[in-house]
Parts: sequence; structure tokens; C-alpha cells
Amino acid sequence: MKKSSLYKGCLEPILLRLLKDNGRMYGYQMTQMVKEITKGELSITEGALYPLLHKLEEQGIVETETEMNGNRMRKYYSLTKSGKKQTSLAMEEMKAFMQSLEFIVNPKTAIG
Amino acid sequence: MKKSSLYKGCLEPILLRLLKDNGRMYGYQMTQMVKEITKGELSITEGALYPLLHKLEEQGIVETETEMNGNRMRKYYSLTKSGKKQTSLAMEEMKAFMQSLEFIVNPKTAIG
DNA sequence: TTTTATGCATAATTTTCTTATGTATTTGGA
DNA sequence: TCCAAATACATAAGAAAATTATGCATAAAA
Repeated sequence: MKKSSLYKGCLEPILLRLLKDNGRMYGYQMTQMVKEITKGELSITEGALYPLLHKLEEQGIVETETEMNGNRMRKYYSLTKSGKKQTSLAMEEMKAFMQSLEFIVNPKTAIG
Repeated sequence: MKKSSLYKGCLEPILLRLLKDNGRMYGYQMTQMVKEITKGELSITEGALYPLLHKLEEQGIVETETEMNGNRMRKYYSLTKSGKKQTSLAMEEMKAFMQSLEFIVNPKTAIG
């Protein structure tokens, strides 16, 4: 995460969301997609990304398949069955949190 | 910040927002207001709150007045002139970030 | 009367980043 | 053709920002 470096802790739910939506992705692809979706506002640093992906794999939330693209390696990540459950919970938490932030930042327009 | 402990880094903009809206507040009051506004979803821990308030004071973003309420001390914080400018910037950044999060979490309904 | 709420504060630890570095292949522009 | 940028992974050192655990003290409520 870069650009204002705000809000540590959001990287994990973001990755889970990407995997939930796209099924199977490799690390670099995630960084590019986040840049695209957010119009360059957010960019994930490799130093944050890879260690987190490894942690998620250790925890059994994601599983990997390594493939060669020409001579270059790609390590594809996808959600495990248990990972999908975790992701649903994480998404609910995230939405609740975003709603809370709305209450604080836009007390008038926020719908609750 | 508690309850899911997500999103470190949001505490500072939240406090700035509270001070911007309410003018003058003491620490404990901030914790109670956040609980109220977010319907109990977010609660600020004292270990996070007070050191941050002290940092903001050192940086000249807030200034303090200590008052006695009966026999109990209250330390009131308010934004300095420079703090108000900083707050405006922080609010813009925060909104941009929340918009980015929306793009990721709700790609269909997010308005950009 | 003893717990809960109010009100501040700090220290140790943990979590989660940034920054810097390393390796290696491929593509594109000067 | 050569060098920079992009692609693709990885890890280590350090910083930032929390949590958790204390501590002190007064007031209200059970």
C-alpha cells in the first residue's frame, strides 16, 4: 500500500476480495489490478504483498500453483474452501467498518 | 480501535474529523462519541488514543486546555489554525481512500 | 461496599507496513 | 543494439501504529 500510506490492515481483505472475484491470480497481477481499479490511488508494495500471501498460505486460506509463462514463473493463488468462508466473514467486517467510517466522515449522508 | 482491529492508520483522521465537527473535546469524550456514532462497532483504546493526541500536540496540530470538572481533570483538545488546514487535507485523502475501497469491495455500485 | 464509569497516562509487545535489496527474464524505446 | 522499464518472484531491516497490560485517582451506581 502506498500513496498516503493510510489504513494499515486493509491489504488482507483487499487481496481476499480480489481472489473471491477473480478466482485465481498471481501476485504481480494483484498489484496491477488494484492500481487499475483505484485509478492509481492505491498501489501495493511487494514488501507487503508477498509476505502476506505466504502467511495466508500457511494459514490454509489460499493455495498455490506455480506455472511457467515462457521462462518466467507465475505463482497462482486461489482461495481454499476454508478461505472462502473466511473471506465472507472478512467482507462483512470490512463493510461494517466502511459504514462506520462513513458515519464519522459523512454523518449527514451516511445511511444506516 | 478495537473490534476486528482492522485498518490501523484511520485513528488520526477520525480524531481530526471529530475535532473539526465538535470544536473542542477531551479524550474520553472522543472514545464515547465514536462508540455512539458507530453504534458500538468501533471503540478507541486508550493506549492508542493518548499517545496520538500527544503527538498531534507536539506537531502543533492541536492545542490543549486543562480544566477541572469537580475534582476530575479534563484535558480539552482543539485544532490549531495549522491543524485545520492539515485536517482538510486529511479529509480529502480519507475520502479518496474510501472511494478506492468502494471500487474494490463494491465494483458495481461504486460511483467514480 | 464493591464494581463500573470517568479521566488521564505510559511501557512492552505485536502487527503491518515501507524501504531497500537481490535475482532473473522480457519488452520497448533511443 | 543497448539500456531502461516492465514483469515476476523473494527477503531483511526498520518504522509506524496499533493492542494489551498496567498504573493512578475520583464519582456514581448496584
